[in-house]
Amino acid sequence: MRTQLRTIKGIIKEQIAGGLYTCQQKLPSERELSELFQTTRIILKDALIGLETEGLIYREERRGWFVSPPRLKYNPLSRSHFHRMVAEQQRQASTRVLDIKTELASSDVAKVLELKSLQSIHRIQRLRSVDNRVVLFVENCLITTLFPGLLQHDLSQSLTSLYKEHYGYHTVHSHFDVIPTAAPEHVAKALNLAEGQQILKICRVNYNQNGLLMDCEFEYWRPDAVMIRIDSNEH
Amino acid sequence: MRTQLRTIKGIIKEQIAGGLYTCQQKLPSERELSELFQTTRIILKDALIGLETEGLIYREERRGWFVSPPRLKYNPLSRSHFHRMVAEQQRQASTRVLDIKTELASSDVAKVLELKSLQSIHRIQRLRSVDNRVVLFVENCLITTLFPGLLQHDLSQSLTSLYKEHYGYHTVHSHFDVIPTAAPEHVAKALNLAEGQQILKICRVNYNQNGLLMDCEFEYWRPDAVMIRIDSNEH
DNA sequence: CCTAATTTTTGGACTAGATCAGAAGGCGAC
DNA sequence: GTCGCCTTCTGATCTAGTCCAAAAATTAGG
Repeated sequence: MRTQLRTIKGIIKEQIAGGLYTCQQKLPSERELSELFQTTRIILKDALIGLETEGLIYREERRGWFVSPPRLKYNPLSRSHFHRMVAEQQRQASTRVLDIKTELASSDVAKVLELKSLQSIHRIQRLRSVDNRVVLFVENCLITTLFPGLLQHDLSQSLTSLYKEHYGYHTVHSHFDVIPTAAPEHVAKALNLAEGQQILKICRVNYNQNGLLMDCEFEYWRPDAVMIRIDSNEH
Repeated sequence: MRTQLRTIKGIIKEQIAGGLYTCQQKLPSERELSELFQTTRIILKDALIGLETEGLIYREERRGWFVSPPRLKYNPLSRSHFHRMVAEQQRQASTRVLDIKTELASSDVAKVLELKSLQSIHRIQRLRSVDNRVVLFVENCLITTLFPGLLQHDLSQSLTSLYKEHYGYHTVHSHFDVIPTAAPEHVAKALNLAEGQQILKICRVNYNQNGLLMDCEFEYWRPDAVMIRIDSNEH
C-alpha cells in the first residue's frame, strides 16, 4: 500500500540519509512538518514515531525531534569503563551524579541482590552522555555491609576502580539481562523522555573474587543510541 | 499529572496483574474499550501502545490485542538449540520453514559475511513459535561454496546439527549484535505485525573450527516475547 | 460434509481541529 | 551582570468522528 504515512517516512528518511539534516540537528516542529506535507499532526507524528522506532531520530520531551547519531557499540561483558569505551569509538563521554542515598532495599532490588530480609543498600543514580547527548541512566545498588564509608568517596568516577582501590574487590563474575521495555517515570524524566517511551534496560549483577554478590546495576539506554555487541572469544 | 491516558493504562495493567485477562487472551476491541473508558479510540490506542511498549500486551495486525506471556530467557552465546531451550523453560516450540533459495548476496549480507564481490548464498527463512504464538523470524545466510547440496537436506531441524553431521563444521566462535529497531516489511508480515513496529534484531556471525566465516543469522524477535540473559561464566 | 461468496469485525489510516503543560528565550527590575 | 516573570514555542493529550483493508465469522450452494 502507498499510504501517506509511508511516503512521509520515506521522504524524511531520504532527507536524513542525504545529509539535509545532520546528527543531533533538530527537525522542524510537528506543526511545520504537517503543513509541509499537507497532512494532520497525528499522521505526521505517526511517521516520526515510525522513524524513532527504527532508531533514525529521537525526541526530547516538549523540545522537539532530532536526528540520531550512529549507535554506540557496547559490550556489557567487557570490564571496560564507560568513558574508555566511548573514547575508543572517537566519541566524548560525560557523567553526572544525580543522587546518592542509603536506604532499605525495595522488593525489586532485594530480589536481584538475593537479600533475605529488608536490608540497607547504597543507591547511586548517574546520568551519562555521549557527545553532549544524554543517553543512559544508571542506578547502582550496593550492599551496604560490603561498602562501609562509601559515601565519602568520589562517585563521579568509575565504580569498578573504586571497588578495587578502596575495598580490594574485583568483579570476576557477572550476569545480566537485556530487556526492551518502557521507561519508568524517574528514568523518563532524567533522560528527557515522555513517560512510557521505549528504552533498553540492562540489569546486571556482579560477584567479587570470593564469589560474593556485591552489587547490581540497572542501565536504561535510549534505544536508538546503542547496540550491544558481544564476541564469544573476548572474555 | 493525572491524565486519562495514565489512568487507563493503570486500570488495564491492574486487570492484567489481577488475572482478569489470562496469557494470550484477547482484550476487547479498541472500539469497545474506548466506549468503556469514555474516551476516543486515539487515546485508548495510545494507552494500549504504552502497555505494548512495556511488554505487557502485544497486537496482531487487524486481529486484536493480547496479553503477553512471560518473556523467554535467551542466551545467544549458548549453542543450545531453540527447541531445547524452549523446552527447558517448560514451553512448547515449533518451527516452520518459510522459504529457501540460493541467490546473490545483497550488499547488506555481503558486508556481514565479508564477501568481496557479489557471491552466491543460500538463504533460509524460518518462523518460530512458542506456545503456538509466532515470536521469531529467522533468516540464515550461508556461503554457498561451503555448503554444497544444502537444499537436499531437511531444513526444519536445527542448522547447527546439520552443519555438524553433513559438513563436519563446528561453530567454535561467533559474535552478535543486539539492536532495538523497527520490523522491515517482510518480517512484519511474517510476524503479523504492522510494518514499522518495534522488534529486537539480533545479527549473528558464526565461524567454524578452522576460523572460517560460515554463515550469518538475522533474528527478529517480538520484543515482549524475549529477554536476553547472559552469564559471564557460561561459555 | 466441504467450499466459496458474503457480511461483520478488527485495527490502520486519516481529517480537522482544541486544550494543556513544560521548555526556552526575552525582558525588565534590581 | 542575575534573578524572576512572562510570552512563545514545542510536543502531549484530547475530541469526534470517517474511510479503508485485511482478517474472521457466517452464510449459502453444492
